[in-house]
Amino acid sequence: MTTASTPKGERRKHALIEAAAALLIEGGFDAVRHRAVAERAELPLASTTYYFDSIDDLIVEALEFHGRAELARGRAVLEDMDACPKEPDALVELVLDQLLGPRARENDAEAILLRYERLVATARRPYLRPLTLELGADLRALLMDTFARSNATVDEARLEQLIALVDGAVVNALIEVNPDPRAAARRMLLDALA
Amino acid sequence: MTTASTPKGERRKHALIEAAAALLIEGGFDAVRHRAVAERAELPLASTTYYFDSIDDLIVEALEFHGRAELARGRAVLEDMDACPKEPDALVELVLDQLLGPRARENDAEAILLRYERLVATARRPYLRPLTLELGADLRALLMDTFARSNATVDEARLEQLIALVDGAVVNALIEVNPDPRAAARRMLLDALA
Amino acid sequence: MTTASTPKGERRKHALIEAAAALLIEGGFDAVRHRAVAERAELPLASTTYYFDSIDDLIVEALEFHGRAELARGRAVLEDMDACPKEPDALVELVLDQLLGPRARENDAEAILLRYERLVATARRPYLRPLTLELGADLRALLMDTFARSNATVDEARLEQLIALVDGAVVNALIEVNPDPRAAARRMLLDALA
Amino acid sequence: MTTASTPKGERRKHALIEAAAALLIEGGFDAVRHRAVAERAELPLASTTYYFDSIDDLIVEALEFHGRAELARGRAVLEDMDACPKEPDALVELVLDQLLGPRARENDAEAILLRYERLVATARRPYLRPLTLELGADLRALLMDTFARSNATVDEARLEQLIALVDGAVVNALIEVNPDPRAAARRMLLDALA
DNA sequence: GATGAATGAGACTTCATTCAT
DNA sequence: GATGAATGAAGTCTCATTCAT
Repeated sequence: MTTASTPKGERRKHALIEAAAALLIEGGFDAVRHRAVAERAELPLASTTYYFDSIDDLIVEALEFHGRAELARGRAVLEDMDACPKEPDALVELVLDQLLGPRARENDAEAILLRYERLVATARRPYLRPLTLELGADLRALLMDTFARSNATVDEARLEQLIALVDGAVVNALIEVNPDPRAAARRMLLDALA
Repeated sequence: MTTASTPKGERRKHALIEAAAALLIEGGFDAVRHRAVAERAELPLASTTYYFDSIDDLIVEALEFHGRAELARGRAVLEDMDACPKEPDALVELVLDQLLGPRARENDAEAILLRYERLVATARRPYLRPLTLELGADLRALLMDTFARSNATVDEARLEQLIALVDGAVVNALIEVNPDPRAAARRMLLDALA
Repeated sequence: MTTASTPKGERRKHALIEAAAALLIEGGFDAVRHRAVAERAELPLASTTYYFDSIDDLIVEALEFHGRAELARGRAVLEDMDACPKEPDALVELVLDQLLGPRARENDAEAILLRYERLVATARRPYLRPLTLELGADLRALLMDTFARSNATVDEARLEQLIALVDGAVVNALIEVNPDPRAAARRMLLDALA
Repeated sequence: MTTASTPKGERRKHALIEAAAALLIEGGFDAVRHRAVAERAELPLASTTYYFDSIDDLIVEALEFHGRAELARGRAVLEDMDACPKEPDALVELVLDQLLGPRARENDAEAILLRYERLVATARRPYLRPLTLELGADLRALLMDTFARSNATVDEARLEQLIALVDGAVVNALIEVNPDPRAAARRMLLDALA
């Protein structure tokens, strides 16, 4: 293992992960290069190969960091509520927060994109599968919890349907000139939950 | 000019496009390199820059070739039918043929993947947008035709919903160990059309 | 010989030469490429190798065309005059017209540059020597004529001195941000002829 | 960082600069290629891009190295003298040493050429301007010093005149079959200083 | 005579990774 | 433990020139 165990090592490794995640959001997988990550983290170039076995390893960790952070944000939105919304409109916004990230509220297509790039990339990169499956499971658990608290009757099949609706809407919205994937997904969900 | 005009030139250019499309299917965007395309087409390396202004130009043409071929195959399936299916089961298979390609019948995840890679890639590569929008419009027209012939009442909003359902199901199925995206999409469609 | 002898051939060859000369002025030696010349002349790419043995051959002919045209312009200025200037100021302008080209009057550094690029390039390219020597001799003859008509006593050595003064001034002026080589040369000449 | 900081790194970087300078002298700007420089320095090809941001950057550094070395040689000639020459003949040789380099004594046109190639090249390559202006200023300072020590009364305008005389003579001498630019410049200077 | 087609050679540059210190 | 230095492999692209038609 080349993994650091000192507090300082942990801190630097994390700085690299955050830098990689930022690059991932801004430029996709192709933007994650040793040099770019090191420069963004203001750390030496070689630190990127010192703390990570390969560039793919770094990408995986950055994706995990980003994915868990999004999940945490989604969960936080839920926990911060006094009572769970019972009317469709508010429930839909909550579910969108959890599926696309609360940051997607201000129509930030970039913030949404990475989830779909990860999903599609996993098809060709088996080493992404464990992470993508786990994040998917966690997301589903969160959504189930959300629906339960909102007194909405949603079983697993229904959940998959709602997720498919959102993901399909987003993937098709992403190609527009001024994409508003959240609006597209909202329409689908409102219709389905009506 | 870098465009071929003689029959032989056309043939060579097309050989390069086919080679690039094959690489696209097998290895995604990253697999399309001048060298790889030329070797696969058994043509000189420089022919790739002679017939195409840039590697991105070649990718676009390969994507267009693949997309139109898929569309043609989907349309062919429709035209080859004596009568359009009226029962949901058969109609669903037909729609899946058109959305995922008839080749996807034998659970060939690779053949399905490229459509989603193209969709997601378009978000970061504006030069793909015209093609992706056009292929999307053609696909929608084909599906509308199909539903009409099957006496199914499907307006535009409903069509978008069905497409989202399929695309979302596929994108989420693609990450499994033994992915069967067509089965996942089938389930969604059957449920929705029931 | 691949030289054309038909009128049409002559015309096309000349169009290529003019195109090459224009590129030479605009971008220097490096700007003269087969493709660039052909496109500028609106002629087929292969016509550049058909009418010229090599790119260097084309450059030589373009330089000759440009050099002779400049000389002709310089001579024309002289011939167009009713009487030759006797006062230094006007004489200097006339000499500058002949050494730098009348077009250099409006401080067009680009129009002046090519003469010096040719001079310096000749040091490394022996095939340019005959042309450069010949153009130099013609220029000197023209200047001698000019001084004679102006009743200025200028022998060969004195002429070389005046030419050196101008060329040296220009070469050193060319590197400024807003070069005004003609002004620099004018100063030198006025001083020397005073 | 692409800049070397260790002694060994400095040494390698310098070896590349020297190799590039040698190529510059032997073959001009066009001779400076990554491959040629690396081979001449007996270093790996990639070292040329490791130590320099671009080939132009390498050219600039090589020109600077060469220009400063010439200046240093010119200054050394001055400092090595017991007393500064008072008679024109010796003074002219000294000035020629400083303008053309002492190596130009043995009629080595190649050693002189680069200064004029740099001057003329600067007209089309703005990134050379800072260097060319600086070397020009240093050269003028050195010449002023030289004239002062020789008790010759030379103000700025007069200095420019003498420089122009030399540079113009050289540029016109360079095109001869057996060029002797130093002799041509000498004649001009002797005449002017007489 | 003309030219569209074609290509070998080589240019510049990027990058993941290795390794000595 | 850390990292500056280094490089082999490979990428994209340009271009003068050849040649079959």
